[in-house]
Amino acid sequence: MLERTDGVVLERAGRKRGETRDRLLDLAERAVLEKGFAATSIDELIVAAGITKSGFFYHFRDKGELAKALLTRYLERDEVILDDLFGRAAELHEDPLHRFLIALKLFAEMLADLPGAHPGCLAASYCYQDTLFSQEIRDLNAAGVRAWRARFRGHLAEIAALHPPRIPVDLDVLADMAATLVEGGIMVSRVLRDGAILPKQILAYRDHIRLLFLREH
Amino acid sequence: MLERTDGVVLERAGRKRGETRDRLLDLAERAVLEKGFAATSIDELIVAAGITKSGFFYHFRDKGELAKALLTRYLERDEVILDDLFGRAAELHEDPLHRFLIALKLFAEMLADLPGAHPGCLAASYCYQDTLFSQEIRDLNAAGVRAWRARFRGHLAEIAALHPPRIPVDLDVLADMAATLVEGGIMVSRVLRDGAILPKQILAYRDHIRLLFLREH
DNA sequence: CCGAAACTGTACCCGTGGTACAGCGCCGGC
DNA sequence: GCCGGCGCTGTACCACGGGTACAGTTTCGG
Repeated sequence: MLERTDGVVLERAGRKRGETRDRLLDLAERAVLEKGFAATSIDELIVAAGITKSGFFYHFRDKGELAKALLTRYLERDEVILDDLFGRAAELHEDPLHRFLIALKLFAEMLADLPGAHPGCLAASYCYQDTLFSQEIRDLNAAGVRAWRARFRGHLAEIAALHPPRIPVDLDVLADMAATLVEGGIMVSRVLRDGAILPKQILAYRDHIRLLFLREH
Repeated sequence: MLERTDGVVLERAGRKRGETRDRLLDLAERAVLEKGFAATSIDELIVAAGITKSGFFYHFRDKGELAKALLTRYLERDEVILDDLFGRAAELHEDPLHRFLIALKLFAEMLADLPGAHPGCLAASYCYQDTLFSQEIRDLNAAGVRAWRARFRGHLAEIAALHPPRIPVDLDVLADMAATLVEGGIMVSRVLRDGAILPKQILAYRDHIRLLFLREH
């Protein structure tokens, strides 16, 4: 046990590797989504994490390295979530169109079940402060959006091969429409403080896909 | 002419009234869209405007008042642009559905004709830094998004009355879809540095409207 | 020529990012 | 059982930016 000048007693039972670092990332992610990267001070993070400034700079060379670690972790988790979502949808149906429609429904449900509204998207937050970041980080962000496009385009190509669309359609545009509605939906949800808007927009995208590809009546 | 809080009307003297103030707003808008409000320093604005810090605080009580003036001006201009767009579309066709489709085409053309990509949306930028701003500013932002919803909902209600939709549809969701695709489209365009994405998303929205309401084939 | 609008100049406070570097407790491995 | 390195702490210091305070100056219209 160690007592700081302010009287706070710290436990110092040799912390596990990456434990404090992960706590810093968690705290930073919340703060950045709330008020942006520039307005998130190192000081507030170290107070919340119960460490000193030196401790912060032990884990991250500078604020830019924090930004990079934050985005990398965010994009990795994002991939895992979507893999899981489309994986589960694939177990439920054989046809690519119906798999896609199921995945969109599951996605909308997942977003609707969040307590309160969606906290926001790091990629969008970074996008609106992009001159603050290195080219490397901007490239990382672009790669993330392109991964979304590639994923959705893949599903859409399978669908279009089996179900000719009712009107001519550019599959890249249709793939980007997913990312666009998610990003825009998060923004509109946040501004209006209504968490229901985002899942409804996903379902509107689902309707568009149905109208384009589904042959019925 | 300026009306003071006590009602006295002041006349312009020295430099033309609002000239420097407008220049500060122009510079601030560019900077905020590029790197966010928190990262935009008063210092860079006064250097670019060729005035001193005292000059800045003559025009704005603090940075918050700059933020408010910036957003107010932005939302006002936005209204004018959309009024003009839908006004021109109304001159070209009598049917509300075709007017709407024409307006969306004009909108997409306008966005495609911008040199480079769309510079960004202040409302979205503020949204991702919203704890920095006063409740008043957040309310202003929400009112702006609600104005978009009301405008589009009005057109859609007229359309739905004449052209029953092919599938059941929530007009509020369909109205929000416009704002959502614009905000998301700006974000994706920026991240991928491809100004063509935003207008294509508008046209995808147009396709969705056509599939929903247009009876042909 | 007067008064007010639209500034300038100076001085000062605090918070934040960032640098530099010495030291110290704890744990695993030899 | 001791030793090295990991994961920090402590201290000191710098520049910049937001913000406050307030007196003084220029310019222009009436």
